[in-house]
Amino acid sequence: MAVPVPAASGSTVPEPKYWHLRTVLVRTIDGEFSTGQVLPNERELAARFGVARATLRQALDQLELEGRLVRRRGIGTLIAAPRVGVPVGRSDEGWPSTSRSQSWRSVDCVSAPAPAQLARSLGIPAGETVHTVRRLRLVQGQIMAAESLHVPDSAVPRLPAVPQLIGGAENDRARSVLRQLERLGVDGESRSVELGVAEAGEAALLERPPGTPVLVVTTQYAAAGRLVALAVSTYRADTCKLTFGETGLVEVTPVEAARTA
Amino acid sequence: MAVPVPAASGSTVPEPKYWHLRTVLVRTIDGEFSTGQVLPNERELAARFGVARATLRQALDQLELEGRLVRRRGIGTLIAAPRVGVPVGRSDEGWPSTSRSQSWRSVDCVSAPAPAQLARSLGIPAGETVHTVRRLRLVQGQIMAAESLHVPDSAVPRLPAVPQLIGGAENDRARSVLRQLERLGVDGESRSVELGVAEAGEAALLERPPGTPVLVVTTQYAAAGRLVALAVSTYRADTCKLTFGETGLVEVTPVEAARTA
DNA sequence: GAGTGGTCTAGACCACTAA
DNA sequence: TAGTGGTCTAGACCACTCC
Repeated sequence: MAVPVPAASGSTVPEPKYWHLRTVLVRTIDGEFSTGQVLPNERELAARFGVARATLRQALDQLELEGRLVRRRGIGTLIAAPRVGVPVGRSDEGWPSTSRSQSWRSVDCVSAPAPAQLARSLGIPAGETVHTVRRLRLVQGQIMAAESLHVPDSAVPRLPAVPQLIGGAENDRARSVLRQLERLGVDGESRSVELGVAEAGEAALLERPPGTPVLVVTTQYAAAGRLVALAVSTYRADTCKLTFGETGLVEVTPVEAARTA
Repeated sequence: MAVPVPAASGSTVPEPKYWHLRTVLVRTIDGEFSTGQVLPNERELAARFGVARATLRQALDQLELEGRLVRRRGIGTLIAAPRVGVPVGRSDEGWPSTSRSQSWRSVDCVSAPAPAQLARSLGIPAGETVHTVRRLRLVQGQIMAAESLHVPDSAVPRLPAVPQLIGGAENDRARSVLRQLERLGVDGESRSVELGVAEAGEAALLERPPGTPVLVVTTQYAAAGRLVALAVSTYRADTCKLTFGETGLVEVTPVEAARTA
């Protein structure tokens, strides 16, 4: 598969072994492996390259962060599929036009007083009731993101009274909130993207271990110049490429093309 | 600062030590530390929590990825400043209206035949000349991103001939390309965001070590329905929060508010 | 039970910074 | 020169998957 790693350059600011290893592995997997193939196991790779297993793992960590590898406990290390382009933006998100899109799955909905920080973010008095809908975004049948959508009670006055949490009614409740929001006629959004790690709750929803890197998308929705909802979506950073704006202007661009050029 | 870590829950799927440690550290630094303060050194922290240094470092790695900590060799581990919101979008990027904005600094400009992958991304025949402008984005005096802007020669026919790389002329060359692009009247953009790591070249420009996590923003610019430029920008994931859309709809939203709520 | 990746340890040496 | 984070090692045990 590959030759042993020669010692790092050695003289001036020696390149770390793990970084050199990563470079060698990139070349190898780009050249000799294809999606879904499994690499030799870590102990063998480490031996082959003449490094400790921890050092090899440091290199694999990098490649996993780049979305090139997937590691599965008890199985092995596989070549990852290219990242999936996920449209982000009102018309693409299946919301407010909820009914049309099949790509979201509601998980639950709770109505509770807003903690201080959330209240501040929503521009409402602390303690006002906020409806929080949690849902999952599916793309090609895969869970790609978990979202918490916070809607102040004052923004959806026509929402039916809480049905006292009858089992299984949470999904209806979620739908109800979304419907009311849709009715409002959202006419503006402001959005931010940053890197984060999945906490326990999100991680469970995403079916990933805690600490999984995610792209955190925070969206403010406005209606009639007023903030009516705040969505915090955590997208799996390993498998997602977020896309914005005029959809499909020309074609999808493989990032690596331009970065290595 | 904090008490020793009790053993992980122990019975069902024990929580990893490093993850529990991270939780404890988050509480501690949110409660007892403020921006710029230095934490006790790693050996002492490890001893205090009764773990190996490597385990402690695993926890610190997470916090650094989240942008909560900054580690400086020879100095120590500091509490990071909150991430800076960086507007992404044509009007905010100082381009094409280059002259007005001071937030970009041109680095160099090379004109060369397009490698296969880049040519494909630009929708031009392989080998056609492409002008590549490299520049840095500065926010509050800090280097936040490195960008490679690729413009096919055919898109800017009025570009003056190459001045044979007279020393120091590269900056003029870059300006010239940007000016021609501005002249074209860009009227559409398509954009994607994904997680990556800084390669050697980018890392040097960003003044960070290789492997630094970055948000890779790929932008396609169109004029008259035709793709005229491709920009690949790598933003420092530790210090940047990318913002999109109708700028400043209501106010900036601290993400943590809503995520932990 | 055999094989995989995930976690953790105790130690070593290096590169960088500051006094 | 002393102290910091960065790298690397050799080993151990665990949780998970599959046969």
